[in-house]
Amino acid sequence: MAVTLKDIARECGVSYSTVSKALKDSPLVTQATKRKIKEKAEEMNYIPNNSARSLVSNKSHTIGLIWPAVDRVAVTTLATQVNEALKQAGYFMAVSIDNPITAASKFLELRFDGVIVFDEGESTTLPEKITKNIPVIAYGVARKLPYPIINVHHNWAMKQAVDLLIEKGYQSIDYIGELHTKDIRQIVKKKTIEDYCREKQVTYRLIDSGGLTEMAAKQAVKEFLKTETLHDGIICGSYDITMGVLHHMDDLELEKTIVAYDNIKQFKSIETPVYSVGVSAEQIAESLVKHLTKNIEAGRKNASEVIDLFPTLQYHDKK
Amino acid sequence: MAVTLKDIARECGVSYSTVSKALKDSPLVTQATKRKIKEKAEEMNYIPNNSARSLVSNKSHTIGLIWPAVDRVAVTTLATQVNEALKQAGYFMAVSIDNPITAASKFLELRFDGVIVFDEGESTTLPEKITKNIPVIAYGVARKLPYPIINVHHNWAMKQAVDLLIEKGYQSIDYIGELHTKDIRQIVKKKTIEDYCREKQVTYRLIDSGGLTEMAAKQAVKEFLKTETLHDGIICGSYDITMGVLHHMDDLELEKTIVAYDNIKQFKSIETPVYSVGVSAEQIAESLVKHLTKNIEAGRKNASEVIDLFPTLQYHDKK
DNA sequence: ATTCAAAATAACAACGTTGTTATTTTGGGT
DNA sequence: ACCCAAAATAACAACGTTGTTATTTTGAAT
Repeated sequence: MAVTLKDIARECGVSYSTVSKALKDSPLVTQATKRKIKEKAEEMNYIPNNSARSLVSNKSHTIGLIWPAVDRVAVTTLATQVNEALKQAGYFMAVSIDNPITAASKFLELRFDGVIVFDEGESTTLPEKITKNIPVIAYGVARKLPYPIINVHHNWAMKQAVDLLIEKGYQSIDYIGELHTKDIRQIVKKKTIEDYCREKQVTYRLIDSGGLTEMAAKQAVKEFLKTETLHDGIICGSYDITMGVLHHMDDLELEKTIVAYDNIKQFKSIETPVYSVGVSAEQIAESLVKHLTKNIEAGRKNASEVIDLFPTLQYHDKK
Repeated sequence: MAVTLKDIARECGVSYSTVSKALKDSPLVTQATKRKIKEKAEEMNYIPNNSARSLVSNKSHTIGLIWPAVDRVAVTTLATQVNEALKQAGYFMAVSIDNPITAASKFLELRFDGVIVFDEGESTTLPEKITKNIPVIAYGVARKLPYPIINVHHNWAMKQAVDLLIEKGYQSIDYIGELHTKDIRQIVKKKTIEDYCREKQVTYRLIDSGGLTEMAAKQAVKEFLKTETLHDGIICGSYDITMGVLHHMDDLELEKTIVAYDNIKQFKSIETPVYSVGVSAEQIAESLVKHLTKNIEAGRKNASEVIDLFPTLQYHDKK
């Protein structure tokens, strides 16, 4: 059905190997015939057959992204950035929202060049049977895996936040974040606050935002304020939580300092001045793609490795 | 590098064509050898090469989903349902969040069996150059395209809502939804309310929710209530808007009737009794997959066609 | 005009499958 | 023991490419 090299060859009165060379601009073909062939190919709407190419070259120029929890809004931006970074590196990104083993197996059958996993913990671990056969890189929270994982150092981020508040002279800190969750990122943040504040001998309180949405945080803070009052040094677990908290702040309360975890451009448009610590989606994407493509090109086997990404502290003030 | 049929054949001392047949349970191979071959294949961790298969069979058993606006949370559930429905039908779903033309072109090169497009209007139209070569189906709002599109009949849904309120005896209706937007779904809903209320000689007001989120709606209604009061017959543009509106309702206000657009399971857990009109993601997914696979199997050319899905009205009362 | 190297093009094998055709093996009937 | 059909297996062509090798064409030097 589809147009092949042979069809073009017949039309142009040349051999199909010449067409193959012409279309990839080989110096072995004369300019004149190249032009003729390219024109004909365009005219006939030739679409290269990746299966055939892949069969001989062992390359598909396609990377599979395993993203079983599409609904996690937080990583949507990351997915977009990864797509861009991969395109830049000459790869096409195909996403599967299926369960990780099914997805990876199919990627293997399709002979994709590599796999990126949005790691959600145990349930997303890929078996060695698979990872022995294709370069893999994960994005998640540091843990031992038979392939590399990119880890945003939440621990370090929270320490930065605490240090900043201490430096500013606050002796009591309020952490507002999701406390009851299985999401390991949230657990790490909470745990770090506890441990580090104790270490630095700063008093702290953990306030449950009851979720990661603006609505939930707003509601939670409202309840909290009924009986108590917030300290002046505040750490928020995420951008959305920050927004929820800000609903209860008057412009007057300028003596308060808010440090939020995250690194997204939305901070730029907040009216109230805030600090943020986090790694941007762009940096994460770049790191993922860099490491993966490096391994693909080197034909190197997957190896256990945790690659830490260190958050940067920023101050946002619209004035 | 990877294990091939020939490797297995060598190990088993048979020809590779026998291995091929054995692995697909052909009756042409004796039970004993089949077992031996299958065991060996398992042991050697054989992974079929889809490129080779696709080359000879012209089938990849893979469908591409073009989903350029991943962040649109509303369709996330739909994507999950489509994935399930496709799996049921024997296909693997690969998503691209790239721009539609790039995505479709690559799907074509990869020789996928079909394409589903989450249609967002003009910007997502695929050119005939592409659609002549692969079965396509879109999901979006009714419009003329060179391939079929599944349309949820928002128009009909809103009429149902208005009719219900009229039947209940209300003479004035408030519609709370996104009024200033380019999202054609929202525009259709608003327009229908206007036209149909006028036709039925019912007075109505359009209240701008200022967005599709719960927060926005809550805020908007709060503003509105400062100067005016809501009528007893209320139509909400979506589930989230409904949630925003409900924040301002006391359990006392039982004489009010709310009809919300949408069809998602979350309605089941709302405390206040509400009506909903909408088509469930499951139904949409089923319809998309049914039409697409039908066309794939029939080897039929894409044709311009609008397939309407009619919303169902439901009453939700936790008691 | 003839020769010969260089340039251009053609031919071919290979990639890993599938499905068809050809060959070998098996064992029941004599 | 021998023949023959049926059953089992092997061989092979084809799918659409790429890269290597073989052949033809070109045109400059004689």
